[in-house]
Amino acid sequence: MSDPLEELRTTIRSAAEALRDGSPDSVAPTLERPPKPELGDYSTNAAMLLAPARGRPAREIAERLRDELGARLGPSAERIEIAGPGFVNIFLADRWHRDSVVSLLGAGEDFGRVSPARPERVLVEFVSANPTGPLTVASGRGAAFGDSLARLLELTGSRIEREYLLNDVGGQVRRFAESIAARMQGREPPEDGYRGEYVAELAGELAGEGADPADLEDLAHRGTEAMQERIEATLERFGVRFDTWFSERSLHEAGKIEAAIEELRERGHVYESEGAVWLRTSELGDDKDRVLLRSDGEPTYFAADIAYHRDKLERGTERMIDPLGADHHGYVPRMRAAIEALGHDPDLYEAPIMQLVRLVEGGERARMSKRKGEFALLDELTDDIGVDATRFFMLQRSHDTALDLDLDLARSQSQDNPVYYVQYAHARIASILRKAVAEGSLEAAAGKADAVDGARLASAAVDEAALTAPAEPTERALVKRLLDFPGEAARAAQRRAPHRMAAFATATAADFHAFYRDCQVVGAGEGVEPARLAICMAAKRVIARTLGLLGVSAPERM
RNA sequence: GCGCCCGUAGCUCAGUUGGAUAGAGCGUCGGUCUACGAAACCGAAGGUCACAGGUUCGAAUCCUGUCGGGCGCGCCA
Repeated sequence: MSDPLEELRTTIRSAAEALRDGSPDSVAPTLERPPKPELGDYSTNAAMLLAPARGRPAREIAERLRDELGARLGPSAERIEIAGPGFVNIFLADRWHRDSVVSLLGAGEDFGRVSPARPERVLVEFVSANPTGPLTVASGRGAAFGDSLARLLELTGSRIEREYLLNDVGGQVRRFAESIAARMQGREPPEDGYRGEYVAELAGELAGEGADPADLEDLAHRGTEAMQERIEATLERFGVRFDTWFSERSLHEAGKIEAAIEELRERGHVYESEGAVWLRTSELGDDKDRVLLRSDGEPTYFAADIAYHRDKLERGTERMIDPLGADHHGYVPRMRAAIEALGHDPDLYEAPIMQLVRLVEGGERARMSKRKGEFALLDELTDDIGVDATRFFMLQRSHDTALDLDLDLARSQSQDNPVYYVQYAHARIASILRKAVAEGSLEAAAGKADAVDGARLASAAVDEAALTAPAEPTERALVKRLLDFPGEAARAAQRRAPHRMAAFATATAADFHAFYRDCQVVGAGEGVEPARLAICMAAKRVIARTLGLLGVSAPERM
């Protein structure tokens, strides 16, 4: 087995099962790290879980569990203790730590990867900002979140599609075209139009191409296309790529909106009132019913969005995740209702709500409104503090917490940005490995110092002297941290919480820095040096992959 | 008024399908470069986990209520 922790978990489970004595309840014991190193390498609450069913004190069960575990673990366990209300604390041998690093390196890119026989097909639709203006910082948060979540789900066994819905028809687009036309004719855009400077620039460009300010349809077409290009370029630079750019207009043109309404009607969820066509969402958990077709016969955005999600399902999507801005959270109940009305389980539609990004500048909060034309652009932010820092910043905090981003701080203290802390650890390891190559204790792939290959190191570390070398406390702590990677990634994916990986990256870097302080690597002596080189290699890989899940680079040098 | 989210160190925030003495970064104070990167490390100070009840061996975490903040409540998207 390539995951030492999974192996340990299995051992605990089987020991607990052996103590069940016919009691019907099976147990799911925890395997966790005790709060203090003196309490052992790992601990389990299995005895406390078994106690109620067995009608015996937890500590008594714990003693029997200790014996069962001891027999199963053999020399891997140094000793096993019972503490507190019935925790069973396991102290693992140095040899177990050494062996674990070898398995980690041997697993390569598969370490942490889950490969189910039949992966769930998940469509992550994110950003989907209207193509009526450049991407704002708020969209950037959605982009960072959606992309990182997609990466996490890919790692943990889902088949992912990234999709961007282009709202290229409707009232906002019409107002956008009107605003361009106004600028082309030297007028101010209408009150409810787009007043940003980019509209004037765009008007100038379109005038240069000979566009006709009276032809609003043409302006809408050219305008949204230009904006889409700009959005794509911004996202590309931000490290986000979509598999599909889905045009809302295509739904209209293919008659899919009528088809969706027709299906809802057949299922008995549609009625007419006041000249409009309504969906009875209030019977499916929404506050009130919603309009599908306005009294003028035009479909609402909601109707188009139902058709869109129906289309996703028809394409074979098994789960839909739509990170939404906080200002759209009221939309979720009606979409769930619509999916249920279409005969599907509403739980396969998830809408993580992205709370606001507030930019703080000069001690004041600047709110962003695309329509007023005063907004902070994602491109501007990445110009200031870089893509890595922007992504790391945005993913450091839970998506459901409002994010205060202090521009002054981000600018003036970009050196102290937490992303550098993690990247520095990676670069430091790379530097150690380069040195090891230079001194001949490590063979580099293809003769390039930066391309040290873990597989070679793994084979070097299988040497018996390296496996039995005693391990320092900080060395053992770092190894255990690295072994947490699969579990952390799985939890982050399951909880839809990429920010957990940012925390994990920081913790791993801190553990590495502590290891570095205590443990000489190059020149540490026979047995110890290859063992520590193996740890460095493993740490480098885990940090790089964790940063990769966040979309942040892992530099060899800084 | 109703709904969703939030309230944890001076500041910004982790930790929430119940676990042991509640953590990190920044800021403050004091230390550490004659070994592989000091963008680092070590130590100190700093907390009624908004408040009040409840559930139990055990609550920041679950339940109820109160207070405070954000967002939403269109035949807009």
